[in-house]
Amino acid sequence: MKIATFNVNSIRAREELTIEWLEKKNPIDILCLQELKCEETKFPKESFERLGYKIAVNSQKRYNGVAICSKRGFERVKKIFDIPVLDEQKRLIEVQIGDIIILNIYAPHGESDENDPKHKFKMDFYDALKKYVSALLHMNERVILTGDMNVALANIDVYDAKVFENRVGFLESEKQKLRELLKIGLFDCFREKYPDKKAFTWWDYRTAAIWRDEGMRIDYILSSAKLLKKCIEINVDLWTRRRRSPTPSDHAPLVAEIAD
DNA sequence: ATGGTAGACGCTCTA
Repeated sequence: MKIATFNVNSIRAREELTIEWLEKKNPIDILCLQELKCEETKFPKESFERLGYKIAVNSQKRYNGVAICSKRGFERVKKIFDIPVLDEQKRLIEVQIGDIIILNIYAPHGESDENDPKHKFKMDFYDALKKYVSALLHMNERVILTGDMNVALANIDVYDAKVFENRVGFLESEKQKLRELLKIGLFDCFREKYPDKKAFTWWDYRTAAIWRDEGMRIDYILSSAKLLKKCIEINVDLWTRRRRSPTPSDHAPLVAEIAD
């Protein structure tokens, strides 16, 4: 089973590119999308349905928005988590596919200024997420958490640790929150598989950073211990990113193969 | 010198 996570930076702007990518690749069974930037009703469902996907969307106008597209169907779609900081914006969606729980997340971006309310929102979001996922892991042995976590964990996860010092996504407080999430029983599949490999999932548009590979690894496929053992391969796919036309997202998809 | 691009929306915010 192939599972991918992709921050598309507007599904409407990236519909053509995403569909072309899906057609070109060996079948992606489960595609987790973030930053749809459109209302639920405006998600181009038909294009994905034509490729055999069933779609679950939790989204809002202009900002945020997540979706899960599955060739294997799904049940138990969850969009409301009854935790105010997680429900305030459309950043989470969960489904069950067979005996696996998939939780797809677009974590808040935050700000480099730790006094900014957006930083607090990010910290609170992570605290609430840890609490929720902790309970989820107690009830299920097979959990996959995918998405844009907006945090790079270590020096190897940014092109230059000096450059990223005190920058959003690389603050000590942010790394701490993501590490805490991993401590409750989630594993960073990419880093577990490739302890020394440098591979990024996001490059700044503004500096055309993709052409110098000056990026950050902020998108993840995290799994419970049981599923980590079944992770056969995991890699960043640059096909949608290293191009000028059609305009790419600032992120690239991360794709994992999990043994059935 | 506090830049630069991209997207949605509508005269600006978010990333």
